[in-house]
Amino acid sequence: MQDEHPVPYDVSKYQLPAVTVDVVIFSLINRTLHVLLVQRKRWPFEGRWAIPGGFIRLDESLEEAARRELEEETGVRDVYLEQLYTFGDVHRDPRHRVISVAYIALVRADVQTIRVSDENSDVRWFPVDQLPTPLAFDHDQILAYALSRLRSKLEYTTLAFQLLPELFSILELKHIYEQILGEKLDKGNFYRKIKESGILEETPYMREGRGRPTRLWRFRRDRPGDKQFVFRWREDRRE
Amino acid sequence: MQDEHPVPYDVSKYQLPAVTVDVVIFSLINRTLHVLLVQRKRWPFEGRWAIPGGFIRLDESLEEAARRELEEETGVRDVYLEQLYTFGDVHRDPRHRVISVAYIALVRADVQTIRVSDENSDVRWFPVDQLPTPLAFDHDQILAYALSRLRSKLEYTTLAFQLLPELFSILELKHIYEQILGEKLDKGNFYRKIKESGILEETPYMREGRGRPTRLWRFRRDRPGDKQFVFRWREDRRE
DNA sequence: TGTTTTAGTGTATGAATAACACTAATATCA
DNA sequence: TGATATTAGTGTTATTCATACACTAAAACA
Repeated sequence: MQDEHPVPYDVSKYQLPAVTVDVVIFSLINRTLHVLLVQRKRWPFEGRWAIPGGFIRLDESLEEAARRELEEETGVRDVYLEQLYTFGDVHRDPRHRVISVAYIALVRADVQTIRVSDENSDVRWFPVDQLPTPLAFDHDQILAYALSRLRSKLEYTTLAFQLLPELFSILELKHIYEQILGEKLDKGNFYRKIKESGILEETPYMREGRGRPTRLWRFRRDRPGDKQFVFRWREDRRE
Repeated sequence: MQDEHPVPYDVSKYQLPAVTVDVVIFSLINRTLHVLLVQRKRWPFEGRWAIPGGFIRLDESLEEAARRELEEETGVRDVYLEQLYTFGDVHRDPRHRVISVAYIALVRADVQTIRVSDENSDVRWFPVDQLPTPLAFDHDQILAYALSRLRSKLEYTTLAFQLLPELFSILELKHIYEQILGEKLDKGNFYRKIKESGILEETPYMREGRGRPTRLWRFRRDRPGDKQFVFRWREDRRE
């Protein structure tokens, strides 16, 4: 469209690719980063696990389609959602030409509505380091890219809060960072940075456990306006 | 598609969106960052300038489509090309549903084959700070996003070399950084960082000018293997 | 010859980072 | 009831890094 090309008022005259939206859904379950996959029932890739997704409708935007898919799979609304990349190799689907716009979603761990995994279900959460590879289509590639994006983005964004309940301790937050980044962080340095950043708000609540009770914090939603919605854990090591 | 949805072997039964690939083409012309735009000849947005693009064919991947567009507009092959984002709002094209996969391209300044701008041409280079706004469709938004991506990516990538000839001086390289970032950089610090990074290779060549002759360098293509193809000018200030 | 112009180097200061030792408050167990 | 384990949280220091800016170098030009 757009430019020097003829305008196809009658779209049906042209050969069009199909467009799907696939959503890589992450959550923290039992303190471990998981991803939601669905098992295919028919050819091609029958029996293999795949990233949930579906065709886009003409009356919804890409993001609306992604939210719809997400809600159909998890029953969850109002989550963090971000476009990842568009995959469009000619033969990624053996049936016909399919272009897939991939999204990443982060679902809070405390949300009850998530359907629990059941051994016999065709929809299941998998820990990100125990994936049922190979996945269907080019979904190994999509998932790997989603993980790498998640990691690099975590380093400068408050994205981790999407995975936490309203109230949490600083060490819980640190634990999420460790889960996503896949490495240990220094406790002292983490405390110092997160406090200096001013993105947390202290609450009067404590939680008791085995050792010393811990203070609970909440994410500061009344950001001071100009300040950015960004907490940089450290300078990003990129690919 | 993929999953629980029926498989449309007969694609024509379904209402499908059209998919285009739009390419934001940057180049350095007269030491200033420019972008290539085409002027529309018909409704909608007749007379307005737009980012070049066109429909995707069923037998080419997204990137192949982007390269084809690029070559059609500039006659240039083998350039830096990167997927930017996919724009899919329902009414971004008033005619029918069009999803656009946007790419960024960087074209070297010394490439002769680029057609020169001509006042009467419907294809023209514009300095990025003198754009003929408003552009057609949602192209203002796409272009703004492309610029912001270019800037933030420049800060950790050797992307600037895409805009330079084989041999260049360090101060020329600094000038490109300044053009893209839109700010002045410190000469001494730039020299120090670029040299420490080891991405440049000294050549015996010098170039004479008004003052002291300058040494010419080339980009090091025989990277030491493990080392990354990344030069981080400084830590990235992101949106 | 000395002034202008562009190229390139050196260095002092303060800020950010990383490593790690320390103190604090609770439960548990002998 | 006191010692020990356990989790929470703070302080300190050495080093690396960024910034600003002053300096030297080599040519042309007047």
